[in-house]
Amino acid sequence: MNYIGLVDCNSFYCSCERVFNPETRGRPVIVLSNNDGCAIAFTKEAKAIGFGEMCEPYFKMKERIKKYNVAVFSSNYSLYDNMSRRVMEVLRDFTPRLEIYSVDEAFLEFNGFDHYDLESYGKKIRQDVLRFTGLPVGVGISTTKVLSKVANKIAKKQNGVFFMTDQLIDQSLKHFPVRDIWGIGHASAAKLNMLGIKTAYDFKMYKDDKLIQKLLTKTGREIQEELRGVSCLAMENIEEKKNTGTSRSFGVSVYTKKELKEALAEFSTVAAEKLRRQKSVCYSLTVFIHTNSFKEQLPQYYGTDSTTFLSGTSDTLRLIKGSHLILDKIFRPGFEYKKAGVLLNHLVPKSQNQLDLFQGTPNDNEELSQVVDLINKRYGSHTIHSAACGINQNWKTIADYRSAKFTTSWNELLRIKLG
DNA sequence: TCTGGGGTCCTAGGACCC
DNA sequence: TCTGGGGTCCTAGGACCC
Repeated sequence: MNYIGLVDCNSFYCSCERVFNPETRGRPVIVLSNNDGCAIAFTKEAKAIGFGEMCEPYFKMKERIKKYNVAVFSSNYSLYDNMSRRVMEVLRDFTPRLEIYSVDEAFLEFNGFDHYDLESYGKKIRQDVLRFTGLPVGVGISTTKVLSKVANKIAKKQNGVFFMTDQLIDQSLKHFPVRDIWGIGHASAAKLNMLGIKTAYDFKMYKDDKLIQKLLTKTGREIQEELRGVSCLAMENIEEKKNTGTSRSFGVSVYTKKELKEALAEFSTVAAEKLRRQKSVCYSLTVFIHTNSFKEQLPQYYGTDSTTFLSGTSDTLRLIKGSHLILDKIFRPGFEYKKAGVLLNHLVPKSQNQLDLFQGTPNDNEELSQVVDLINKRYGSHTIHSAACGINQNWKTIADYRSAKFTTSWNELLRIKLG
């Protein structure tokens, strides 16, 4: 029998903060999105007192936060990325095949593990991750990805581990709302409800496959098969992304082209670094700028355009230049801009880059990029950067409650007072 | 006053080809 | 007046996920 495990960190961002802020243990914790705009992560203590609505604006929560003595943090992605890497390292010891699905969860393949007691195995995984990283996780094990996701959700309501054997599947699915199935969102759940399908078990047993195909497309049919124990979603290696990009809301409203140019230079720089890290090049660059859609009384504008390159590139300076050319086309004066972004599409591994027939050699400043990456890695990001990114960056994202980069910066190590 | 960011996959429909 | 059939590629938009 082939089994698949899903390990998922509990309230990942909050738990990371707790590891280094022990005084927050037992207290409700909330982590805010970029720009301290809204809440994106909650501990169970926070959920228990009524928080937990994804992306609820922070300013609407302030009073209740004070009342309940909630610990609030701005998001600290360098900390979370590093903690994520630690968790995955521990998990690698438990399986020959690991699929890192997101920053806080991974699928583990357990083919040929029949002679193992998988329930105890799951407990051991949980123990080890906690011991080596300080982070609590849930472990769900079953025969397909969708079923292991179900098992994982059930595990979190129990003691953190659930091995959903064949005999337990139907009984579990009968108590599992169809909306909670991985891949069934708001719209699909509504359609299924119309057919009288309320639970995962109803969905599994629903006979008219063609109607499901029509309503939920291939994706929905595959989920249905997976519920029946037929594996449709293979283990994958998703190391290389197919698209990437960087976008941000501004800390303040932005009116001038000059500031937008700075921001786009900064976003291009970050996006190009992501590209080089995964050893890819891009063939297309999209830029967008837009106003604050929540301020309905103000005139709204959404500008976007793209450009393509004859040969793939990951050169920061080329991308900055490209983003500025696009901005020249889409910028309209007189608007209050709140957000902008740079998207890189059509990514290809650098080794497969098609060179420009008329250019001969690639026109990327490759050595320059390499040296800049090395220096920034050693002395901290942004040690060297293009002057186009600006000096003051007044538009910069707000992060008033950011914790230290405890694990990735020598200057910000945890300090412990003795005595 | 204050409302995130980064991804994936699928399908329909247009453009184009012979 | 009468206007085919089969195919590919690309893109926009919807749905979903963490």
